[in-house]
Amino acid sequence: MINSDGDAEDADGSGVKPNARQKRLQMADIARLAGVSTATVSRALNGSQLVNAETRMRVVDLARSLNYSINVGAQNLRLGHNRTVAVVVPYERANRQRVSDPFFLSLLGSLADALTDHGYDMLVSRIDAADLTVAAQHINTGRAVGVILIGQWHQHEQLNALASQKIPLVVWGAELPQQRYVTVGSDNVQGGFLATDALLRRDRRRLCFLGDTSLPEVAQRFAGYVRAHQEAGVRYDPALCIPTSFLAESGRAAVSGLIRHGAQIDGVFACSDLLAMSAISALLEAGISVPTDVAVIGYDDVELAAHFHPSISTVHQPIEEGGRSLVKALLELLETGASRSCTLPASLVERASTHFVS
Amino acid sequence: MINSDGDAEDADGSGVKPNARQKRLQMADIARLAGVSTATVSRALNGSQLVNAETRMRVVDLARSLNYSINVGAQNLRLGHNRTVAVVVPYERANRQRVSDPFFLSLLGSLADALTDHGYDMLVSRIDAADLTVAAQHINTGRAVGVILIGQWHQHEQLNALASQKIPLVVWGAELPQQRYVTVGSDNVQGGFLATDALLRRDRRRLCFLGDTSLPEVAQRFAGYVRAHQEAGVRYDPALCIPTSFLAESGRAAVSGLIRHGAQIDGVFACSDLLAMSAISALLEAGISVPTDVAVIGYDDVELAAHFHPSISTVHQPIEEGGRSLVKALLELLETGASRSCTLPASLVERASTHFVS
DNA sequence: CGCAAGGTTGCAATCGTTTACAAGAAAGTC
DNA sequence: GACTTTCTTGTAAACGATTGCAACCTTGCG
Repeated sequence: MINSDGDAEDADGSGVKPNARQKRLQMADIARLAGVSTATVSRALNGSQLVNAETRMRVVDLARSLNYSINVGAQNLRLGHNRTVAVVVPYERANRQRVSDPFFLSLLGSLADALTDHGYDMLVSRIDAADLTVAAQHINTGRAVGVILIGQWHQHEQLNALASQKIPLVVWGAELPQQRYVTVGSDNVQGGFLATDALLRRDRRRLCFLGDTSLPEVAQRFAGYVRAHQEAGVRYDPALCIPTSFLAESGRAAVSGLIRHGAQIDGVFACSDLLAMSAISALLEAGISVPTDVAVIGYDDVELAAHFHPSISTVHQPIEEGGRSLVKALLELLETGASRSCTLPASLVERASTHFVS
Repeated sequence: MINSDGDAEDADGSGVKPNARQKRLQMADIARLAGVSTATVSRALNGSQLVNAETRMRVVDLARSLNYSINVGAQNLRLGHNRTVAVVVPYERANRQRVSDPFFLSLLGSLADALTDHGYDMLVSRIDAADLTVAAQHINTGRAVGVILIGQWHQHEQLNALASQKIPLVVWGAELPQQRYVTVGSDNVQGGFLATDALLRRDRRRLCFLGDTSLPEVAQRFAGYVRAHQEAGVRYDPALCIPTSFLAESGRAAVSGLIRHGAQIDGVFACSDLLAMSAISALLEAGISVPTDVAVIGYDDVELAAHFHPSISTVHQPIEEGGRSLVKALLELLETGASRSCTLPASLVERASTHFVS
């Protein structure tokens, strides 16, 4: 369908030969055509006051008409910096955890927006959570000037180590004691509290908690869950708190397990909307109605939450603002060498899964 | 050896930059420390046979122990190529269409995997669909060697124009006549046929079609819808084919509209799972049961489809394979200057939204 | 001892920009 | 006319890597 010049060499698929001798236009060409030196072209294109206005216009017009664009690689090399940020998404190899959670993917989208707004490029890569040092390579090789890491998972120590190496690093996740890296995240304790409190207020007393509390963010949500119980003077039942990964499968499994063992529950707090959805599915399949028999609340407020049936009550995490804050923190870190972690407010969104809307 | 600057002149006491200049290790440092020239270091690190085995090992060990990594920018400049692919996600400004559709986000994830496997970096950017020429900038500036575009939307002509400029470009979408660019996509006609046929086989006769047929992929799915009707000897009702964007809101609106106007339907074919979910929501809210009264089938087979309630029958698009194929096509384009469009098979996944599972 | 062959290494040019510095021209000042 | 000042431009040295070429050091051989 499409072709250019022949000259096919071997097809070993392991590297790209610079075969397409499509000689790209460069500054020297513009200089020659405009009858000036490359220095003048460079200055003209950068709008320097050091070139005569008339010359500048001539050069700029010429460049534009030839559709010339500067080679950023060379420019970066000369300038000694670049405008690329690496966004890394760790995955747990053991879990075979692909980036499938809609929340993280949305965050990726909002980062793309925020970085673009600041004139930065976004380099995305997925790395094995067990070895985050790969992330440092992006900095050490000069490919990127900073790193944004989506999801801290279990890697607190590794992250501290990275930060100690002066890698400009901002992480989406929970703020922890003894933390040497910068985090941006929503207020998980408050979020956990709001969710649990909403259930307790509706006179639910036996609340199942779904989430893996070995993860910092989930641990904080659980702290909110506990505090809400305390403030309401209700005892919570540890048997109802089930360690659950962020995979949909495990939410379903946890709830089915509870039902099979005859556990009495009247509410579920799931640590992600994905979990909430699969929990609701499991409940409905078992003939248990939502929210009449069991009220369910999720976390994240992904787009689908509003379109599920029943629509899902959830704790809203400000995704757009999250992306912007991550970028802002990173830029501050780059400019001043320091930045403060920040916690965004979480808010409750009540929909049909916790109460009837007639 | 710790303080390397020794007699470095740093004569530029010109301005007091607030930014402490953290000098990164470079090849010259390794060379000095190893007592050889940078040429030897370069050759050693590249495993050239032109250096003595003992020297090579010494240099490599030194580099590793100092945690040195090469500056890719300089390397790329010298070598005249790089290993970065730009992945662009067009958005329709008019729609305020953010990348929220889970299918596209998943595709992004699988691209990340496939590119990493081939040793390529992935540069992600979102651009206004109305002006795709920005995508060409990634090539013209030398930032990336190729472009993968997710979603062809309405930009057939623009894409042809880009391809004519010799931009190495591969697009996820439908194969069209007069197409000068390379596409990878699933077999939308077959997919549309399978979905519709599944509904017709269950004796559904008045099938609502949800999708915007001005989009090439959707148009092909619609062609499958029409053909399935023809082969079954059933006439379809154009009044039941509602133009619908990929936003969840519009699926809900379309279905509510039909119901309000008293349209008789017993099946829905939605062009994405997101639409299917919001359609189901709208049906259930109106007291119409799924699948008893109305069977619903979606498209994409995103992860959540299996966890919705009822679980959603859908047409599976091979996301992982899609990512791999896109990358394969692009690499072929880069190596040989040509590549063929490819169509992946679509398959039917029947779940609860089209029939009872007792 | 002279010379060729083979193995290692360094010199210096190069990739495409930016920018300090010098140089030339035009204009103003005394 | 000699000098300074102000504009405008070009020369050349970076940025951090790669690599053709030449030089050096061993050996081996006649």
